[in-house]
Amino acid sequence: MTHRASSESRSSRPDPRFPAVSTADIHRVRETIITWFESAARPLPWREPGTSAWAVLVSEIMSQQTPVSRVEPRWREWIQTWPTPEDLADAPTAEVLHRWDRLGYPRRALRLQEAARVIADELDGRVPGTAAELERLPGIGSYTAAAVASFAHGERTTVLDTNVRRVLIRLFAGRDRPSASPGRAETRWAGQFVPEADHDKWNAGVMEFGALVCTAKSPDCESCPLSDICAWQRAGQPPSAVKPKTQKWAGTDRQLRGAIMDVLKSAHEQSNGDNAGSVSLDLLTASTAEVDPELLDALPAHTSTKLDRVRDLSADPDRVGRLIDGLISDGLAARDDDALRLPG
DNA sequence: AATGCGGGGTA
DNA sequence: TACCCAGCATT
Repeated sequence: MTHRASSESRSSRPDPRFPAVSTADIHRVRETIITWFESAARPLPWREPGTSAWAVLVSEIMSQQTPVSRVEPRWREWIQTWPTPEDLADAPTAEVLHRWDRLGYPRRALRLQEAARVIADELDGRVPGTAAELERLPGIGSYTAAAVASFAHGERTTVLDTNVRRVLIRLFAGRDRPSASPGRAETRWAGQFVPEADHDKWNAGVMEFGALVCTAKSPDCESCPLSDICAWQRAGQPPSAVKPKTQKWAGTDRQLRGAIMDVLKSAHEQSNGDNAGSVSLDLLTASTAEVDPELLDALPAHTSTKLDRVRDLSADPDRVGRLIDGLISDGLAARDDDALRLPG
């Protein structure tokens, strides 16, 4: 039998990364954030009373790694088009990807439809009510599960997104930035701030505070109602020692994948009943000189422009072909004889 | 723990 | 150009 360490190891071994916080400071921060939130929150549509759990879930998926300002119009269109999990479950995947538009990470749209199908087919159309159950759905991780459970179902969870982590780390650890990803210790530490009542106001409020005041790049410390207890402020706002690895874009596979998807979405947009909205693989992969002019002429001008973009990005048919295989493998595209289209 | 995955806004 | 944005899944 394994009695690991001593019996008090769970609760309070000091962890230098997450210092102890006094009860007074915990209450002060709770009240300050919730009061600030009630007067300064952005009027986001999914926060309005009566928003369904499904609509909240859609907003959270769309907001993963995507600024809220870009999410709002897409969210409105999605909720209008597919108000329930059943509606999205029944939709053609091509339509789902097309309406995802340019939000980025289109695999999120695929996972969301998969989740909708699980909810519709196995859960009687009900969005799971606890974070633990939500986390079993595709595309839903610890953040999204906690957020939906707190905002839509009233479960007292600890919501830890990049904003919350930054706010708490600055206030009480005196560091500029949190680590790359939150661990158990950090989640437990952050959990002490979540009040029993108004947990949703705390969770949404501290997130909003990080988005509007305690921002990553140029925090508005002048107007911060917590600057008097902020450890990072007290230490002189020291920058992080290590700079984050920033991803390249120009010239990468990601850019080219996006350009190929753009061609498929354009073809889908132009398509109608007797037109599948597909694009010849030769047009995508053959070098310019070998392209059949008739195929090119048959293409709508809009799609042809997108195709030019792909060629500008890569003149290497093998590379384009490899990325196409990847898209098909990921479920973002489908082979249609010798053509490619959005998946049905 | 590291990597891949989109796309656009901002300084 | 570099950084950032309500992360997740895979290795």
